[in-house]
Amino acid sequence: MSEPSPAVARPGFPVSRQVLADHVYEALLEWLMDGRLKPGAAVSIDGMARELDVSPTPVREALARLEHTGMVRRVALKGYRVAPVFTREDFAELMEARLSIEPVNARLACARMTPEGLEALKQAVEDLKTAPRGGTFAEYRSYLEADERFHQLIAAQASNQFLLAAYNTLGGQIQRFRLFGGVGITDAEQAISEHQAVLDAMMSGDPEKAAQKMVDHVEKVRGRAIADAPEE
Amino acid sequence: MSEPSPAVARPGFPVSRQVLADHVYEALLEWLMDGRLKPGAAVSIDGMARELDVSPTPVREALARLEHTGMVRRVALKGYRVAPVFTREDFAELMEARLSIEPVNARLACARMTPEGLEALKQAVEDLKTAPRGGTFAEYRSYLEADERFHQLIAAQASNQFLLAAYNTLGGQIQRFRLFGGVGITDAEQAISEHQAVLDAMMSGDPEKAAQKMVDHVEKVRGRAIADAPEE
DNA sequence: ATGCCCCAAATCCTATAGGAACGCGGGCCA
DNA sequence: TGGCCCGCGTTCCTATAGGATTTGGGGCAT
Repeated sequence: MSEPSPAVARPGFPVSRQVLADHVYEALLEWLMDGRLKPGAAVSIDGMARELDVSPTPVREALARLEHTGMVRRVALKGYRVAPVFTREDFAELMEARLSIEPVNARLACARMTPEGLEALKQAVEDLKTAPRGGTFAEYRSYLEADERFHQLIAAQASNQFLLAAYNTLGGQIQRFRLFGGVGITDAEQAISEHQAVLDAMMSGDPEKAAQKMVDHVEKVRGRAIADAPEE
Repeated sequence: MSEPSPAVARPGFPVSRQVLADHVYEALLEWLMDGRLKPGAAVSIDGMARELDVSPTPVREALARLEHTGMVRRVALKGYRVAPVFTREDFAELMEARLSIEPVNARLACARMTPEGLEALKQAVEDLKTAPRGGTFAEYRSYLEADERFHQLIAAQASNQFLLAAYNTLGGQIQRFRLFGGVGITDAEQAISEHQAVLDAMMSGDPEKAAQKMVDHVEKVRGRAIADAPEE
């Protein structure tokens, strides 16, 4: 609004020309994750356009992509809304889906592990251990990112583009639940040791053991979340 | 181009106002399935807009959604292209993914089957048996639709929105492979009996048996496709 | 007081215009 | 004859404008 050329690409940047829609996508994703866009809230197209200081067209494209991830929902010709809060049933379904997919990924990833992949997994677990775990979002954000990265890496190491795509349809929801369903990080020590167990199984080269440890982890996550019982 | 109001909604239609982007999405999907848009071909945005007699904006939105299904790919700022033909490795990965997901769906669907769902499954198998199976696409199209519907119904009956979403990321690819990877319908009799076996297991109410029959089916599909060995 | 109607603001949706970059072919020069 | 440069067309990308519809509120009649 105030600046004369707000949407112009920064001249000094290397190659990331254009991609205005991509930037909008990233911004909306971050706002969704931050909680700045709360579940159930309306996401007006040109409202977001004004806020981000771009025209509605890139916003429309970004929302069309975002819709397919389940983060926002489109209501015919009434606009977009942020997906509602997870119910207890939603959570149960999500964990059931994770139990169906992630152990398979772990088994395959273990069998097809590369040195680079293993190194990245070690780094993710290390980041989990060293990440700050304060009470505000900004503080435990890196913890959540390391958590998500660990599972994402396993899915990638399974070397199956379709399983990776299938996992990614869950990944965003998992991340979203971590933010809105949970109450901060209350189980870091246990979660870290479970992740470590999965990693150990990976390093030992036993796919069945890796799968079993992953089952353990997801089931215990489910148990702890039900114990916390955030809301309904 | 020639008509004065080309994009106007047909006045007599019941309620399907707007949704121009949805129509574009359906049209592009159909063209992709028909083979009118061949793998590897470029999909120009305003080319499609001219062809469909709409403005580029709805085409852009439809392509953004389509990208997330894997049917088309976006190359930064070079436009969209139809996804390349399946390689043998792609096929192996797709079948591996199906083997990871579909038996789980079958097990859950069996346990949670509703009378309506069972009726729909019976109808799908019936459609499979009665569908024409000629050599042209138009002739075996209804056969393919019934096949896809059978698997889709099982995923839906599993009553897990996330597993359904995960399956749907595969469903389009499966359908696409049926068209471009195969050579018409050469295994109808065997495929029908395998589907019937899954259905029988569902009706008997034995989830483990249903899952096993689904494993059988997918593995045999894989075996027959490898035997056909379309190309590389 | 309550219900109905009309108007206005906001919103979605599509079309059109213009700016920038990439690819390609022809012409020019060594 | 071969290589280089330049101009043209195509395409993507964003902004702006206008038409159509829904939503909310105020005023009026009963």
